[in-house]
Amino acid sequence: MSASAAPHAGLRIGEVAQVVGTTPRTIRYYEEIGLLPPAAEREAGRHRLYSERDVERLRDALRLKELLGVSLDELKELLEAEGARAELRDEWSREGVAADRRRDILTAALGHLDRQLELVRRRRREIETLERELAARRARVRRRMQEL
Amino acid sequence: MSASAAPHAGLRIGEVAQVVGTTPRTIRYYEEIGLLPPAAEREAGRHRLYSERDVERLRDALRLKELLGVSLDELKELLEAEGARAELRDEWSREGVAADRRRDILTAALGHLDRQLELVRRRRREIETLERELAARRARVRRRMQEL
DNA sequence: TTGCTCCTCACGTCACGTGAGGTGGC
DNA sequence: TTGCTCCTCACGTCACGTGAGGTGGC
Repeated sequence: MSASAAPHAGLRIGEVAQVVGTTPRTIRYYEEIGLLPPAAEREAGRHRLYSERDVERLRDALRLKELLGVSLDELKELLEAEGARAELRDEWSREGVAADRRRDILTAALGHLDRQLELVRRRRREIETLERELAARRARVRRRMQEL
Repeated sequence: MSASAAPHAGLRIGEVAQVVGTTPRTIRYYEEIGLLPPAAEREAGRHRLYSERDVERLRDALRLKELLGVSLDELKELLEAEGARAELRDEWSREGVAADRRRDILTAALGHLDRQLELVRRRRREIETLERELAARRARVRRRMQEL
């Protein structure tokens, strides 16, 4: 009888690609250009293995890229800020961090989130404008149908 | 003294590119692959000239492409439906169109608008979800700052 | 006539897609 | 051992960017 799901060694690239909705080629390409860290150590030619955290990071990255329509260079910058934020989070959770240092960490995190939020909000407003225009045209067509 | 702005012959490709926020190369490329109609007649080597209507169509096309993140093939399909709708509008405004024909025209227009609206709404919801997640993270960071 | 923008090739680039040929792990 | 997925080149493609060299209209 199998033990209750041993903490599995890691996901293979094909599985990762499927769950995040992309292709292995894309994941390898992102690693190649340094957008993603090189998935764990491995000897040349061996399979890449990914953790659940890797999957989450990739999913977030792809979502930002798709929804904001940024280039991989721009995406890289966004992710690097994200990485810096993760490091700060690690430092945060350690013991003996002075209060003013903690304030600095939070301030940096806030700045980063604000920048991302601004990009996202701008996009949302653009989409909303388009949606309103289409809805208005739809309403005009419907009105004409009533008038028949 | 110059007359009050004679109905100018047309806009050149550089002007068009600037007002819609793209490049001449992109406009020529779209014409080359048949995404846009070949801007008015002209002998080979002569300047392309665009009307205000051309500008509007291009602006709409670029906005759909950017905000929906579709490929040029997908965009082409959306625009062809748009073109069919324009033809129907022309037929609509002519005299002596039977009432049931008019109803068909409006029904087709409605279907086209509904398809576009569905794409746009899905995108808006995705963006809104991302925005809420980011806003929630921001709120947590702010709360921690208060607690210091 | 002088600038400026335009023109048409045509090669370069970004972000992958797609085999080719071969090795690795349930 | 048999499949399957994985691996690394490496060339192809999509959507343009970027000169090169030349012509056209205020």
